[in-house]
Amino acid sequence: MDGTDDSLRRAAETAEAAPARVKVLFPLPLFQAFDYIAPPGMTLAPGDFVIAPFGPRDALGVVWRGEAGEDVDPAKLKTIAEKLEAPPLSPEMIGFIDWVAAYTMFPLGSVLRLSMRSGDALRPPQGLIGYRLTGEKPARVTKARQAVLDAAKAAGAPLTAKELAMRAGVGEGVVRALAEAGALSGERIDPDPPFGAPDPDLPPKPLSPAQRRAADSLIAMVEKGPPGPVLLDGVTGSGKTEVYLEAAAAALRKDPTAQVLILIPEIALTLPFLKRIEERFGAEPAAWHSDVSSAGRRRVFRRVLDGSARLVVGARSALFLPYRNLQLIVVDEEHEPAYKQEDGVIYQGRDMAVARASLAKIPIILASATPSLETVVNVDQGRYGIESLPARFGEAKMPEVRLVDMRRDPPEAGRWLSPPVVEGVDQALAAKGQALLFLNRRGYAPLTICRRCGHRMKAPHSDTWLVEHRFENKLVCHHTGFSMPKPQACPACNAVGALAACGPGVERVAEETAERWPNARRAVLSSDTVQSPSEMRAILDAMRNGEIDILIATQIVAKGHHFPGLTFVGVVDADMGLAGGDLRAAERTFQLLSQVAGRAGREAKTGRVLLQTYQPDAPVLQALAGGARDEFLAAEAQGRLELGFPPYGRLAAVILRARDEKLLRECARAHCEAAPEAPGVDLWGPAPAPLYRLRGETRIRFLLKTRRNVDIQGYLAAWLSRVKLPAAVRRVVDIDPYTFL
DNA sequence: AGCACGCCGACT
DNA sequence: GTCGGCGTGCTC
Repeated sequence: MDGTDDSLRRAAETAEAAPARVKVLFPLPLFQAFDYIAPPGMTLAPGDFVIAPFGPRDALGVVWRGEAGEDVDPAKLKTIAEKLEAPPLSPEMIGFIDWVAAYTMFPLGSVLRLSMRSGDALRPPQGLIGYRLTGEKPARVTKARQAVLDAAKAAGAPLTAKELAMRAGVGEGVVRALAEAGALSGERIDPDPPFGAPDPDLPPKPLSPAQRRAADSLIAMVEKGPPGPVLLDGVTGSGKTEVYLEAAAAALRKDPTAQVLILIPEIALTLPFLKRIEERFGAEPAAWHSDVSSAGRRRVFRRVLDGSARLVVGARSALFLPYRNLQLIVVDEEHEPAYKQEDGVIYQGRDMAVARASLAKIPIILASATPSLETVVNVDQGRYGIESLPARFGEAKMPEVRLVDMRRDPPEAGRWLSPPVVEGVDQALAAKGQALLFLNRRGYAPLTICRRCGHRMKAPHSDTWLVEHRFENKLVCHHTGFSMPKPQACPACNAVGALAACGPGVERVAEETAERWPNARRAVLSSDTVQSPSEMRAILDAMRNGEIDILIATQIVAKGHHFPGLTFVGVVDADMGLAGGDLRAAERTFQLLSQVAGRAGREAKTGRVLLQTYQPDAPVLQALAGGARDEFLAAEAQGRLELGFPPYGRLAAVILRARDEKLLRECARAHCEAAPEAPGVDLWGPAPAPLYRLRGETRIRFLLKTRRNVDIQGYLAAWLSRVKLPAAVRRVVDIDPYTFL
């Protein structure tokens, strides 16, 4: 053997001896991935799921990209324990998680955790046994046994004893007895059956010419590749869903492994909605929302990861499922504030979806009847495309919207419905139509005040008012969940019987309605008066079927429902939401009222809407009454431009919270002193955060406004790194905050 | 997020 | 004297 061979062999040995290092990220609130040694013979690539020793225990993590550097003491390095069989996270997914962490400034591991909610899903239970026919005839065939044999034959695939017994309508014992007799054989089955493949070539519902045009244009976008996000803009009832389902069909048809995601706010994700999608594609979509059981979540997670779930319909967190080959995203009701996640990792689901589509270079469709100002501005500036569905499908017409000036037409003392609204209800009832009275305020009265000393009833350790709930005779805090029986005497001055209910809540309007229309069939719909989703559905069904004459409701009625007999809507307090310093208050009021107005007259009958207001000159109400959406948005946009607010500038909030108020104040002062001066950056605060005291903690907030071209994350990183944060103070950053009050 | 380590109150 | 409360800090 010559020296060259020897040195080659030595080099090979050295290479073998120098163990490969990889980075592993854990789904824990940690900002970085950790370095590990890959054991000999184990090949690891970014995205692989691994088990690794972490501190005193073993943890599930993901091999992350990036070189394991020299900065970690080699003596500390541990060895990866195991590589799981599951398919890896896609490079696209890893890039998206990195991007979201950088944008939101939350720990990378926390963002990974959004994608690993069903972490145990990677190791499904192994013990599940399914039964199939052996073809052997059992010695005795009873009626029950025959039913099981028939069910097994009909099923084709092996089923668990429980499922088989249920389908045959017998006990599980019959199944086991047949297995013992040799007529059925047991085998291990996967507990997570795959989702049926959606068939894009089933015939869609008939489309109107306007729908056809919009659908063809979206299909062309899906086939050619994306020019950028597209807004699908159509009034309530114009048939947006059918249009974007055609785009989904095109994406599924184009690539046999393509996955499509339809995001929709939780409350709009109803069974009928899922049924519509199932009818279009002949297969149940993978549904992802808070009501899905943990077994259901595991099934969706695994089938999205292995690529077999090709059509996913879900609430905002479905954006973080581990797609193999995501090819189209639809964000329905894109204007909904429900897309903003407010606890844990704070993010705007719609914005993250747009970012993801851009990173992955896939098309995205934003659908809405009342698009957000951000989206409208993006369309105006040419960054987003637009498809419009101007007409309502069929014969239904937009309702007539009028304002009631409460200064000129006030209700009687102690009443909340003005004469024009009372008349509107009377007319609707006389014409055998239905009426909706809308008030976005739960409970009986939003404020309880002592007539003698002026004391306002507040929740303990909190600044929130207690709302009277007369049905339960309780005072309730809607933020902390605190509740107490309504006291007889004022806790401040001990005056008996002096506590007075101020302002209307939905229960108080219900009381007035009962007095005015005692013979009408009435129902109240608010999250307090219905105990379960099924109860809510029962009320909505009764309304739809014309079994209710007057429905008194909060915003839970405002979206996604169709009441063919509804001809009159009275909005009790259209000013709500206009007061206060909330940037989006006017916009939200417009959207909410447009949705409510859209309830009336969706069929051939024309609806009437009356908005009770004390500020009939407010642009938002003027625009609503005139149906002038574009004018309203233009005025709002101008106002935001002048103030440098989004979408013309950037906003971020920094919230500090602690139990120790003094420590918190000191910490806030330290933040103030550490804030660097920079051009185009305004820093406001410290101010009491929304819900200053919550669950025994005090909260302080800074608000940062920068010009659009400023790297707001960069500024925040520089600023916050200069403050030593005491362990007892928690700090979160909220990029693009929505709540200001 | 876990989990250990550490420093102060009421118990066998 | 110890058992155990949860504040603080670390995990390759």
